[in-house]
Amino acid sequence: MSYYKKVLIIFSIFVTTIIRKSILEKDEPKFEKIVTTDCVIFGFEDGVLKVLLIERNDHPFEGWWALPGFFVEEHESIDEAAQRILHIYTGLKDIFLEQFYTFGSVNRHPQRRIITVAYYAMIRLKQGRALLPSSPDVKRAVWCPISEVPQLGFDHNEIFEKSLQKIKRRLGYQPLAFELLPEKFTLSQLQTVYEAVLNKKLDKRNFRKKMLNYGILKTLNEKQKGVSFRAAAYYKLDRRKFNSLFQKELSL
Amino acid sequence: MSYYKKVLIIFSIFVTTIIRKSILEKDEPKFEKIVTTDCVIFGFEDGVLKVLLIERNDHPFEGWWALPGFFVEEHESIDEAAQRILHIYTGLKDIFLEQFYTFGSVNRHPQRRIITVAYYAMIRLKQGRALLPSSPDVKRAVWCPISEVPQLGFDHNEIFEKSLQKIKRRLGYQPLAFELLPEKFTLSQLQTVYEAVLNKKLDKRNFRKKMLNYGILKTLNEKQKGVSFRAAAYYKLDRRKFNSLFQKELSL
DNA sequence: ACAAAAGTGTTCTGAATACACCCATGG
DNA sequence: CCATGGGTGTATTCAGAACACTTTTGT
Repeated sequence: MSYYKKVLIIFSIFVTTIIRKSILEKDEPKFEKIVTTDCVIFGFEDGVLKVLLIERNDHPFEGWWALPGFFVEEHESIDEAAQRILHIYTGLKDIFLEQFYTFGSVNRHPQRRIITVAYYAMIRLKQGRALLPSSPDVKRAVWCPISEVPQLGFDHNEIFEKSLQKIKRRLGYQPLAFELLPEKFTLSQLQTVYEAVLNKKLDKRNFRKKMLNYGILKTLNEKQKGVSFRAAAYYKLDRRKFNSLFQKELSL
Repeated sequence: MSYYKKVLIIFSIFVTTIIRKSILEKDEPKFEKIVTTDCVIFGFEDGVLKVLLIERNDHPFEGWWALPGFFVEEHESIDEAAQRILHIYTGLKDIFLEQFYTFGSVNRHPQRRIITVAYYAMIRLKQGRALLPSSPDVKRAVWCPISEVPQLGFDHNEIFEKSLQKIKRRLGYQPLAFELLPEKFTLSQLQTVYEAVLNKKLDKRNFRKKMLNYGILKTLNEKQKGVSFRAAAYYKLDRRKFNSLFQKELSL
């Protein structure tokens, strides 16, 4: 048998394998790199509601600000992917996180068709905790006051606006502001959160009346210290009562 | 040059092309067949709220009942895909349609990873309009009373339940029941829709007071005919006033 | 006349709003 | 003693809930 003939036979086998594989791959679409989740992560600091933004270090939109997001991997649910993103950027786990909308315009991503499932999250900001981007795609991450959000990459401004609308409405029928505060907090702090989210002043007496009437706050025998005015009482959330009142609705 | 050598050279070119193509394809994920939309289509008939179900004619879940749904194509937005599904099954266009949740558990589809963006829709049922499945995947389509929904394929029972919760809540702050009724309707019909969605009896006087107070109904100088009891007045929705009152909220 | 649904008002309660002054603390 | 935010009560308004009888129409 000639040398070329042998090579040809081996080659044929190789080619057949490749063709078979390419046909199989056509029949079996790959999930990877089609769906992302983007997270609008809210935090509360210095009396201002802030959102976590990242500066992109990769195409497309290199150098632009954007919401943190990654591809959903094949082995994880979308919720898990969102929790993963939160962990990467904040180091926190088991965070308050809710899916609120899926964005799927044809041209929302400049390179190819990608749809994104958007979540909002609320976390307790620890003073001094640095936000270190644990991803090479990212130059840095910052907490940006919601009134100062710049132009963002992709359709992320639209996503951010929609998340704001959603939490505003949500706050109307369900007190979820506790997620932004430390374990113990004063009623004034709570009110400041509400005012930051709703973007309007509230009446102190009415606010306190309403909150205390829910019956979901426990008064602590502890007061502020070191303030140059009357010390405020600390409260904490009574999770049991909160759940029995509102948990059913969380799924709605 | 030998025959085998010539063939080998041609073969080499062929192989190189295939390999290059397969590498390119790896770099460029295909959007197709990864994302579906499922629609919970509500209709109102004989005083009962109904949902459109299809009997599947294809694997997986052949012979099972399910919600109508298809893959999102690369060239269309998710909203457009949902409108397309509605058109296929009902022959209607520009329908009231809202995205409400995206379901993405890893194993929700038995064969491979598929996520689905779920919508609910409300349509006016025309008496006698046949629902002809325009798709070979489907044996038949029926309007099923929401209290008699059987076990469905995939996670469609979960999707259906969530859609019900959503429209119940929505009805609380926004009258969207008109979408289910004909152009002109009586207040009793409207009340029946509310009772069907909320699954509870409402007080007639309070209901009428509330609806008329919205100021979004126009009284018509026309009454029911051929009924063996006092004829009811017909009303129609004042779209202009409805929009100015509620349209802003639709996007929330 | 009767069956069947249309149409109509008042009362009560609870929640949201508006509004102004004294209290406690640190400097 | 003063600056600063903490803490408190009452009156009003509005929406939602409860509740029963008369009217109209076809048979």
